Amino acid sequence: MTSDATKTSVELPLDYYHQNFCQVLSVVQQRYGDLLSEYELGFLQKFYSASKNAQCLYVRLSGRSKSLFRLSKIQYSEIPNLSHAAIELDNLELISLSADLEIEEMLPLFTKPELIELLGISNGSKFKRSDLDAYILEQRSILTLTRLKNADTIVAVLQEEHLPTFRLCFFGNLYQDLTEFVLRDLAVYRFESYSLDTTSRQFESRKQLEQHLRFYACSMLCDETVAEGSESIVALSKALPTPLAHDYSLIRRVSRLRNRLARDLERQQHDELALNLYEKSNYPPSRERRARIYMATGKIEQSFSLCHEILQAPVDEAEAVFAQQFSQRHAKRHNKPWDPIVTTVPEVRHLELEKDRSVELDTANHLARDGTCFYVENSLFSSVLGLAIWPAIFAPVQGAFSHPFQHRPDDFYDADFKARRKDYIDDALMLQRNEPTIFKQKLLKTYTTKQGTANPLVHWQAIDETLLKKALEQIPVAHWQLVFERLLADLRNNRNGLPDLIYFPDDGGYELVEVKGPGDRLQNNQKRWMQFFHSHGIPHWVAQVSWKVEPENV
DNA sequence: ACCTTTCACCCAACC
DNA sequence: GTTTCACCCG
DNA sequence: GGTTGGGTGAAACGGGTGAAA
Ligand SMILES: [Mn+2]
Ligand SMILES: [Mn+2]
Repeated sequence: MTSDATKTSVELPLDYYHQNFCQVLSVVQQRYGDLLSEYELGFLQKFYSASKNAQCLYVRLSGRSKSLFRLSKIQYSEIPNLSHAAIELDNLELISLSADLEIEEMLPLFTKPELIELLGISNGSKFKRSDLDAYILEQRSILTLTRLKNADTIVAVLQEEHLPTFRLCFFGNLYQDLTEFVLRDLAVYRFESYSLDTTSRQFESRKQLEQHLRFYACSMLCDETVAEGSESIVALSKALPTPLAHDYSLIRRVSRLRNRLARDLERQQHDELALNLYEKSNYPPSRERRARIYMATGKIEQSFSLCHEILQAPVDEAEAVFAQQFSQRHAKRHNKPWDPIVTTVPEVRHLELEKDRSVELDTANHLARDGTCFYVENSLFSSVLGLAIWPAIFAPVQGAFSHPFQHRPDDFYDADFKARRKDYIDDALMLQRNEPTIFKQKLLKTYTTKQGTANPLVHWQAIDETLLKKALEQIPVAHWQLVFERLLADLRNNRNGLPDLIYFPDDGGYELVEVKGPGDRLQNNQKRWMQFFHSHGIPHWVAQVSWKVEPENV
């Protein structure tokens, strides 16, 4: 096996997690020191005043999902004198070795056999774990708590509540954590070595920082709140932060959460409450949902006028398509005048295939009899664009890069992403028009040298050199450029919906094929791409697959 | 790139 | 004994 | 039968381990 070589090729230092943790603290202290609360600053003081050994223990424990541990069960080979370190942390009040705990908190720290032994529960092994816990709690015995406490020293990690603040400041989000460091160092993730913008900050005030923290708190409550019913949902919606006017990313996420909550109010038949909430959201599909609710509840005029409003200033193409089609469909029923728009239906070819793997792969296999076929979905055009405009993606634009673990520049989905990198992008596109051969060489070179490096447009696992070469050879430059323009016009919404397959017939040329199995149909984003292909003469069709019936019927 | 994204698949209601 | 799952790890 | 809306689930680093069933 060669795995031995790959395993040992990257060796992390013994204290890797401590280094990473300190790196985060130090960057945050430097960049955001003025926004930290006295408690967070106090935490830094305490942490730094501990010995390295004790710091390591704290980092280890704070990185785990629970906050309570049994001292005897904690073991890290690189931390000697564990109980010594624990006492040191206890003195600093970074952990507590004498926390006042309830039985409920203690029980999960012991295994089933341990509980049976310690509490002397006869035939306890017949219980399911959850029933055993319930049984012990039911007893309400004073002895239980003391027996458990005597069994082991319990470690309660303190001051952990500050860590999300540090993570948020460092990463700009709460879904990334210290494993980013490890995965990068193990070369599981590769990041471009872009230059960090140290002049601008994502958070300019304590207020803004707390708005983001509050948003995460709300969004974590979302699931259980929805289950509780309409009052809780409305209460949560009122607890949402009001983002600053320029904080577009938070505005968007708060709007999305509003949409989510409003959708659940709809499900619970609270149309009025849902409408109120949708009105406070400026992100699709809030207006679509409102138009649907109006129509469904007989407020015909309001529905039509909202559709009109959407068409005056659609937030995105999907919203416009909805307003047009929804109005068109309902205009007939309500005798309203409406200019119909003729939509073209893509060519459909019917195929009857043997079911083997997936409908896409089976179709690709079928087409490969007279050519070459790749299952690319959204990967091909996006990846080629990403390779072509590599320098644009990682250009040192104001506010684009704030930490080394970004899969994309912070402004990637902003409307002015293209404008702010106009020269880079124009250069790349012009090269493709004027010097297509050099363009191809350069692109293939980027493919090789940047292999695996995170780029929001490049799907490394879905492309290979054979595909790239074939595609660059068979797809005309004009077609590439048309697709690139559409992608760049709305990176968020146009990066999906591309056809499943690209087929290169032996006779030359290429065809984009969307595969549909029995019971499947074109999605809206797929229709929009097909409409686009139609109006620009880009070859495309839909493979409508049905399965050959097996001789022995099921 | 997980606070998600994206797609196929499945079911129900409507004409 | 076996499988499954959540968690932790590098 | 053809349309439409809506809901669900999988899969996103890979491997080891202890607890539960
Ligand atoms: Mn597909
Ligand atoms: Mn398909």
